Amino acid sequence: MSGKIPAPTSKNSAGYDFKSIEERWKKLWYDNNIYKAVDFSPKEKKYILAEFPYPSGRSVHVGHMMRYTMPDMYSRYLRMKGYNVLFPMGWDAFGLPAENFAIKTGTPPQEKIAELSKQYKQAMQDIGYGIDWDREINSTDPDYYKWTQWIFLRFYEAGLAEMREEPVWWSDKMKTVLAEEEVIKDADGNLVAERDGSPVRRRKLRQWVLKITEYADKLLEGLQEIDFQESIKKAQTSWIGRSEGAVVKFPIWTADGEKTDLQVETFTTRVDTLYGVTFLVIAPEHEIVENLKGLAKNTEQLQEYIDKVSQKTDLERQQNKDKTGVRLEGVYATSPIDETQQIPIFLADYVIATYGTGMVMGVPAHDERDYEFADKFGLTKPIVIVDKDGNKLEDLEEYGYLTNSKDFDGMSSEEAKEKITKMLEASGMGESKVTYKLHDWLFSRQRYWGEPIPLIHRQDGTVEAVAHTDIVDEVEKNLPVVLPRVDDYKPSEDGSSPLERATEWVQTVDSDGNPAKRETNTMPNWAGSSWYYLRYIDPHNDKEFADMEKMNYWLPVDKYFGGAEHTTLHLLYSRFWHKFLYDQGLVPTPEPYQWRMNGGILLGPDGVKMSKSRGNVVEPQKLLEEYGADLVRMALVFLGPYDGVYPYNKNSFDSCSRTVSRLLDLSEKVGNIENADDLMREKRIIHKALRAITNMYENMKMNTAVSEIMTAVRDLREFDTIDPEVWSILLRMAAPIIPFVTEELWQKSLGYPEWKNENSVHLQEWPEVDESLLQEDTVEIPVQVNGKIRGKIEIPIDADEETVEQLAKAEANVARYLEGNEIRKFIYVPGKIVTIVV
RNA sequence: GCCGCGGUGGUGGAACUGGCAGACACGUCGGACUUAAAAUCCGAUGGACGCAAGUCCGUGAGGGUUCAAGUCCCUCCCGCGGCACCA
Repeated sequence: MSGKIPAPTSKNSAGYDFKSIEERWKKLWYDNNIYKAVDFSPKEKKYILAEFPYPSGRSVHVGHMMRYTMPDMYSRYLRMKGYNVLFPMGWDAFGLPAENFAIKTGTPPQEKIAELSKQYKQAMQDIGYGIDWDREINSTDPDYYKWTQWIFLRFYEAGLAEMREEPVWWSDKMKTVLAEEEVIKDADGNLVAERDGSPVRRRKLRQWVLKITEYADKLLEGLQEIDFQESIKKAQTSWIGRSEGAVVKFPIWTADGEKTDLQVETFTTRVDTLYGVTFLVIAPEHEIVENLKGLAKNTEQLQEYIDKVSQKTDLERQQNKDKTGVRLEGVYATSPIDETQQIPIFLADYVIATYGTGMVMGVPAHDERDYEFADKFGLTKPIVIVDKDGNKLEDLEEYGYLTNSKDFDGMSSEEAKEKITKMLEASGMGESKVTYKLHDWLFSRQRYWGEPIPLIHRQDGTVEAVAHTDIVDEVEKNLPVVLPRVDDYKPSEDGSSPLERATEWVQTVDSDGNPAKRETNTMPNWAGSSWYYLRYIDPHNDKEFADMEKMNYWLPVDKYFGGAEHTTLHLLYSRFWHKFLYDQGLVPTPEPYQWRMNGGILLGPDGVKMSKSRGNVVEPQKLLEEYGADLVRMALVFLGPYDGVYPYNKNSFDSCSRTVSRLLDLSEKVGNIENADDLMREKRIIHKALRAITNMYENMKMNTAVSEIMTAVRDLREFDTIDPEVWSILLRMAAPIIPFVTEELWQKSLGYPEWKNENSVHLQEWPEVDESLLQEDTVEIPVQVNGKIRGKIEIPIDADEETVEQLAKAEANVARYLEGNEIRKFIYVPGKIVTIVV
């Protein structure tokens, strides 16, 4: 070969022409839609869902492949297992990348998305995903977002969508508002937008919110019914942040001893510590401060503090947790249970305006923060909770028994909570209450590329829906509210939407025929993805978002795969939408997803997160070019478990190449075996592998499934002839992982007949394990003496304990350790192990 | 600080309900084929001692339960993810 230039070839490292093989079968599979999901099939259904991608960039990246390949293999397995499988795909295409591209180039996002989604679909077909493309959806298609808008109107009609003027997170770079969940802390601790890392600040704007807080309890309770990873349940639970407590009101008095109408309304989870209150704290941003600061004698000083706090960045506030505050001089409060007791009031920024009531009762002896504050301001710290012997508690926030609490002395914290709350309720000075950390969902964006919010602003300042969702004619006529084409996609400096400039579109008429203006804000990126799994069920329905009978058949989603970053965003939002729709009688199940697993991350070859700037990005297109789809699929899942975080490693490709190449060698040897012994051994090999691999597919452990294939192929190599039935099992069990090569070999074994769907290896029945072949007559088990393995014995599989004991004692090395000792205990775990204690 | 997940050979990772730790690979070493190399094939490969049979040690550290612990319990260390002055 020296000196010769090799002829151009599309052979890969496994030595076969993958391109022609892949082209041939790909075309037949998708032209004939062999992966069709059949509505109402008598077969049992399985709905396998992987989060639909946002088509940005040129094509799928390796992260997508990590996310979709395993679920594809799993659904292929289920299909062969005899299930009616729905494994759909679509495009979550509203949002910033297409819009930014539009701003830069003037290309309408509609066109860009059409182009990109085509490329993505092509790439997914190239990789060989078993998707029913008749159910492809696109969240930016008006036929799709018509129903996103329709559902929004349901929320609106139910009073769960509301317009509010409120301080919101704003990104100057993106010129849009962001939901609480979309703001994160970067490496330096600065608050930034999750999407692009741009800095954010608070700004007051008129915004639409969806009242997800009204579903807080339902979202929490629902978690108990579904199989999500524990980490996901915990994350959602702490995000919702439910805490039970009580509101306690403290009347406010002026310096002259006059009682005002104002009250410091605190929220506490420790109402049992009420007798330990020595001060009250109000968040400086709280609106009541406007009314209060005038009453105090130190108005100026208070204002100074308020100003200082408002200038503090959130970063400073988080980093510097030293307690600061100012007392409202002259003003004081009294205890709701004892008006003779005067309590000072402070403004302090350790209290958060947006949580609870924005005011707290300071109980320095039993709350760490209050303790620090009291320390700083020289306040007393009366102990009101002690242990049952009346001693001081080690942990100051622990529960115990009351002391210094008048009638309640000696009562347990739990009991006192109840009794004190009752007493407060009786006097109208308090009540039990539940609060949440969860905020309502900020649902409007000042951007072009999103679903228009289907509302109209009337001349009188009121708002109306473009259609009543229960009147079919209105819905038909008025939905969707289609995004108008505009010339300029740039957001406006003043925080209004670019749609504001589409004046013709904005002008409309209300239901009375009077001129009105359309709402120009659009929905956030999360809207379309909050219900897309419903649309896959009935993607072409133009009368409803999905047919109830079909939903009844397919729901809930059996397995849902996606990214960990969606735990408190998409996964919570869509559960909220679903629960709302359920309450409206529009979907048949209380939860959308029965089971969820978050995917891991593939790091660069250097073990660091892939990034363009680091130059450690693995390009799937290049991998496909070099190795072909089968090897890429196999090698990627062989790297490690689905939810793991590990580096890309070329080794995996080398070993998978070798295995596929050996598989091809085996295919040359298929024929009838004369030697009955060999046949039996082959059968044993394949059924043992089959049993293992079935279990691994079942548990979605594709990395070990690959190793089973490797082992089976290796073990079969020693035979000159491979039995056709053994071969058939091998191909079928490898088919979900390497669909192209196995199809090629399967069709070859059939003599390449004319294509028929039912001849595809992917629609064959999953082979049954023949357990009788795997029954061994004897088994080798270890013998322990005092916990250490001292020998191994061969025993008949059904040997009784006595026989085993004889054999064990007879083993030479074991005997050495038994010599001169009395056997105190003999344990035989059948078929597993023998333990002797001396 | 709180919550969750994890820590296993030189490396990626296996190990179902406690029952032979290190499957399957990569790498390394040795061998076969070759003029040579690549590819391919065969063998060895946790550490220590030993010619060997075998012995001792070994799943982040320390304790415990058990005939038996990577797996269960307690304390601690480290890494990753989430939350964080949330009353």
